[in-house]
Order: sequence, then structure tokens, then C-alpha cells
Amino acid sequence: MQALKVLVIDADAGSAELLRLCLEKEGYTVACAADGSDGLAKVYSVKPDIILLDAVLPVIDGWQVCREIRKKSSVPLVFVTSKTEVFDRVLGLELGADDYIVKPFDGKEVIARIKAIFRRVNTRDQDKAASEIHYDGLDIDITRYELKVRGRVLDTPPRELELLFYLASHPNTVFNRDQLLDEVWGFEYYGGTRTIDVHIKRLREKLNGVSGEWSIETVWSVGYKFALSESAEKKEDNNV
Amino acid sequence: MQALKVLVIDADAGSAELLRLCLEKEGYTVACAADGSDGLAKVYSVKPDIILLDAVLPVIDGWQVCREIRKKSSVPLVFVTSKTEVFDRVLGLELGADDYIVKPFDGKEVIARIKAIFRRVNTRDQDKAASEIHYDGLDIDITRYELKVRGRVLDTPPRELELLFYLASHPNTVFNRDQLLDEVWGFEYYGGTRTIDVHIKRLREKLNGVSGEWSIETVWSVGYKFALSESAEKKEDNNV
DNA sequence: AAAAAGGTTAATAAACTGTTAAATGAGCGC
DNA sequence: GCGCTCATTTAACAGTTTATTAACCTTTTT
Repeated sequence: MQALKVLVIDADAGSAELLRLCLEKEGYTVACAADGSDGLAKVYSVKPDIILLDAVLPVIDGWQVCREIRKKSSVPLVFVTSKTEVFDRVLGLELGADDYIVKPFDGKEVIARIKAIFRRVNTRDQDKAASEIHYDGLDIDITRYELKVRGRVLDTPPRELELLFYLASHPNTVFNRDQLLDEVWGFEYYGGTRTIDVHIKRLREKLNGVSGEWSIETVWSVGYKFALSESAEKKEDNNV
Repeated sequence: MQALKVLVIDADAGSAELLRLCLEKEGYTVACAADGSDGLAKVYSVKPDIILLDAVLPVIDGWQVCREIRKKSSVPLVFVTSKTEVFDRVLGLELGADDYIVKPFDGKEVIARIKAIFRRVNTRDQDKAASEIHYDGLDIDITRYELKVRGRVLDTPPRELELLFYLASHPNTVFNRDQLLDEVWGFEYYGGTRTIDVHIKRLREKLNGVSGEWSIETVWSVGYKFALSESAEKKEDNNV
């Protein structure tokens, strides 16, 4: 994975340099700007994953920079500034910042707060993956490595089971073969993508005609999905 | 929309009450717990939209409460505590909190920080929503690779679906054939521009007479657009 | 060593895509 | 309004791409 890019917009060379040091030590790529105008330009040229912004800046002040950015983008943004009043903090947050850190800052805390934001940004909407999945006539328990079809345990090779488990954990979502290889086989796997097709076939043999509520469907030229019928979808919604 | 629910887990009745006041003034629904054990129980019974958590708690301390919650859920969580050391703040954030506020807190800032977190959470949902398009009698979901016309799923080849998705994502905007080839087929494509016409025709066959609110229109000697009727446009504006 | 699992290949089948060419329709000057 | 030109619509075809399947080989497990 590519290193995450941080854009530091701060007129004070000292704190900018300190931030750069902390961030680079953590493996981030850092770009800096010393005034608001240059900062805005770099938002678009650098395309950072997060922006650290001082409120006090020459040319265009930090509040205004934040407003301009938020007109166009929801990129994570944190004020790091010596303006310490509650009034300022509330203003910064209301302008759309994700966090507001006052100077003098502690490097470790800045890193921890940045990580907290990335964590939130990356949180997938599905909450923690369950270890069991149940649909009409289908029960998968991945900790026991067990597949039950119509209540009968069906001997299933691990790869097959993992593939089914992954698809069934994300119902109605299409995955292409590379995604499935990455997610199920693992990142380092290199091999033909026909492998997926064959495993899908073997799964379909086991599951043919078990239920009308779900099926493994081909999405032509894209990949496969575990599809729920509309009635099954409604049942799901009620569960939540 | 339902009021957002906040769970305050704090042993100090004074600060708990103060938080409750601030939050209710903003229209949130507030539940309180005075120890870690009760707090954890209420996480599951109340199903809060956000949790405010003190680190210092009887029975089970706040750090541990946070750990337990994060094992199961990625619900927004903020420490509000009198433990002020950098060490504590970093710990709290690394345990998976979204923010860390030290006592004595300012009500306005707490609210602003809570809003910042909700803003970020909702941004994510918007991203998800961006993969779906809905108009009168027409639903396109690109993650499912599915086109619904009048509620019925219609089998649609990938190119066709992508073309429709692209046009419908930019209603009332005209694209010439080269633009569509670049955007939908991809940059490297070289072929006759009649290709577009044919795909448009096939789409129109599928969508003929579905709705008076929208249509794929020809702009003579220029290209095509997904056109909304005036009434449909008003509906759109109201939605936003 | 035998059996099971994982992966590859190649033939076959199915679905989609782009081209062509003829028909239709739109714009425009007279 | 007429007729010319040019753009679009349409249908049919051929070619290409993609998926399915069965058979086979290799690796791992028992």
C-alpha cells in the first residue's frame, strides 16, 4: 500500500518541521505549505489523505482555507494551532474540521488523533464480522469450519468454504475475481483467475436448488455475488 | 428523523448531569450509566449513536469498557475524563476512541466535537449512497450491478449499465460521443462513435415509457443527455 | 500410499459488443 | 413547402470476449 500523504499548512517553520518529523517517523509522506494560498493550491496538486492546518496564516487565513476546502471536499482536516480559546475551537470544528489540537502539541497525541480519524474514515459500514452466517437452508460457521445445508453438515474444503463465507458476508455486493483472490486467498497469491470460476462451480454443485431466497450469481464481465431475493432482503432488514 | 441517542458513562453525577443538560438542549436523547458494568449493559440495550465515556469508573474502568465495546462494535466513542496526561490521551485514542476531551470541559466544545464525528460518520454513508441512483421508476445500484425498472430487476450488460449510470449521474448534462467513450469505455478505446448510438438504442428499448419524469434525449449534432422534467427537478431539489 | 484438495488447462457454450448498411428524421437554404 | 445534406435510429450479423464445465495434474493431508 501507498504511504498516506499529509499536507501541513503552517506559517511557523518550527512547528511545521516538528510535525514533519513526527509524521515521517510514522511512515507518512509529508508536504508543507507556509501560507493559505499555497496551501489551497497544494490541496489539489498533492491530493493529501489528511490536512493539518494552522488558523493563523498569511495571505489567506486558516478559517478561510478550511471553508474553501470544505466547499469541494470532505478530506480529513485537523486544525493544529495556537489559537486556544473555546470560541476558536468551536469555530474550527463548525467549519468542518475533524479535530482541533492546540499548540504546543505533543507529537504522540497528534499521531494518535490522526490515526483515530483514519480509523473512522476506513470503518466499513458492516460492523465487526460475525463468525456465523445464516440464511434459508444455509448455515456457515467459520470458526468451526462447518457448512450446513438444509440442516445437514456438508463436507467442504477450506477454500471453498472461505469463498462462500466471504461472499455471503457481503450479500448483494459484486466482487471481481482479483478482489476475491485478495480477500480469500490472500494478498500474495498469484495465479490464474479461472481458479475462482472453478470454486464457484463446485460451490454451486453443493448448493443447487437449496433455496429460492439466495444464490451465487454471475455478473457478466465483472465477477460474482451472493444475491438475496427481495423477500429475503426484507427479512434481513427486520432482523436489524 | 429520530433523535440521536447519546450514552453517558460517568461516575461523577455532577459532570454527567452537566453533559445531559448540554446534550438535551441540542435535541439529543440521553441515557446515563454510573459504572462500567452498567455502562456496558446499556450499550446493548440502548444502542446509542455515540458514547461519552469517563476513564475513571467503578467496577470496570473506562479503558476496559472501551476495549469491550470495540471488540464488538465501531460505534462512535469519546472519552470525557479528568485524566489529562498525554499518556492517557494517547491510550484512549489507541483503544479506539474517536476523540478525547479533558475535564473540565466546555459544553459548546463537546457538542462541536460530537457533531464533527457524526459529520464524518455520515460522510461515509454518503459515499455508499453515491453508488446508487434513484429516479421515478428507475433504480441503479452499481455495487450490485443491478438495474431496476418499475421495481423489477432487469438483466443488463455491463457496458449498457455503466453508460446509463454515467448519464444518470449527471442529469441534464450533455455529453458528446467521445466524452462518453472516454468516461465509460475508458481512455484507450478506439472505435467508431456509432457504438454509442447503438447502446443508447438498447437502453431506450429497456426504458421505454417507464416515466414521464426523465428520459435519455438526443441533442442533435452534439450527443446525449439524461434529461429530467421540470417537476422531477423540483423533487430533486427538495430531496437535497 | 491413498485420498482429498487446489489449481490448470482446454473445449464448449453463452453473452455481449461493435460494425455495417439501410431507413428515418432533423435542420436549413431556397 | 421542397429538396438537399447530414445526423441519428434501427436491425441484423459477425466477431470477440467471457463463463462454464470436465478432465487432468500437482500438492497437501491423512
